[in-house]
Amino acid sequence: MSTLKSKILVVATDLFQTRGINSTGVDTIVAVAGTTKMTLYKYFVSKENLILEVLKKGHDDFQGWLTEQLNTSSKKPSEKLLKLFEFIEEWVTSPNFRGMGFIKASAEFPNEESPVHQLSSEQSREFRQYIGSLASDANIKDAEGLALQLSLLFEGAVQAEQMKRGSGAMKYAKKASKILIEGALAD
Amino acid sequence: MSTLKSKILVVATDLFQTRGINSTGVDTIVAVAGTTKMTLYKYFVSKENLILEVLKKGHDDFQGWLTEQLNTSSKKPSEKLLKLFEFIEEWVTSPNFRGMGFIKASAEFPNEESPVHQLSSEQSREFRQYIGSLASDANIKDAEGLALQLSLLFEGAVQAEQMKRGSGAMKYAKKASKILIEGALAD
DNA sequence: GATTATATATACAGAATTGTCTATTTTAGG
DNA sequence: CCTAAAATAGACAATTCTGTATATATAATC
Repeated sequence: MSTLKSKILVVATDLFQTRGINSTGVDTIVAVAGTTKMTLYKYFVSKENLILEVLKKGHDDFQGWLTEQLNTSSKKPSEKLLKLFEFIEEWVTSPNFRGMGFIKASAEFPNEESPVHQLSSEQSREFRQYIGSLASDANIKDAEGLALQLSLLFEGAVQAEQMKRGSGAMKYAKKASKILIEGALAD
Repeated sequence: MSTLKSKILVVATDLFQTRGINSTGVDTIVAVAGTTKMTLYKYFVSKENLILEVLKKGHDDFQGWLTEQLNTSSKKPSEKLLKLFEFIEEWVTSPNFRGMGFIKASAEFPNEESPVHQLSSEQSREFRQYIGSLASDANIKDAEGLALQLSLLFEGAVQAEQMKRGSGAMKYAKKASKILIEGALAD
């Protein structure tokens, strides 16, 4: 991938998160990225296309990072599950955390027919499915139910942290996840 | 309050939720409300002012409704707490549910200095405090902690339902809340 | 060094945005 | 009925938005 394209993606990701997607014009993006609109429209056919690529990259980066952390941390499925929120906390409390792309995007594009909304919705589902596979590997009976509960905690905590940095929400989300996971393991 | 002002508030609430705040122009609002811009700007000094009033009304309506439901349903604090998510589910799954104002608003106005963001943040805090007072009345030791956990579940479930109607998230949020509340009561 | 792809600079069309101004019409109250 | 307030109609300024066109400059490649 061209370094300019990559630069535009990085800058757009940051601006979308800190100023909002609809409030960020392509003029601002190219100015901060140190390039021009002609170049942006060479790599992205439209602003919507740029938004979609930003979302994809953000999600892939996060999923890739999380999967690797969990895989290297433990082999035992139930332990992976219990460590899930440890890593999520690390991610959320890191200084360069700016929020979860698909959560904000779905709020800015509420129309279910919008491609941006659809991608957000799909990413949310993918994340839940990943947790579900962890729960399934740990032989939890209602793996999908637990996955949904944990993803609610996750999305709620991210939402809380987006609303107020340093809210400490993750600490309690972690505790809650432990209670829910241990309960499900005992079933 | 003038019926026209009220009508504008109702229409704006709906449009903001279904199309997004920044994507909804005042022209659209007045057209749907069947009035004119002059009238809108007579009652609201600016679009931002309208957004703030929409948020206030939405929050007051919800809080008022929830408080009344809980007060008439039960006198015992611990039972109130346990019924909390029953009513929230009722609210979320009602056909005219369009999402929680402050959740979407905080996503569209991520800048912490924005008045809209600040109001959203405050409303989120108020809601959590209300749950905290219920937990406190039920003699729960770490009432604030439980309140935070329950509000995470709440915000996560609303987020999930905003992303995909009929997700069934509330059903599992309710189960999770029961586990967390009973655990906290036993402490 | 000449050629070719890549990026820049800049202007601009066309639409949409918020907010205002003036003039007219409708509605209510005495 | 007549007056005063409330609402409408519609144009319009000023800005901002996405996306494009054209011409110039910078790199890299043969």
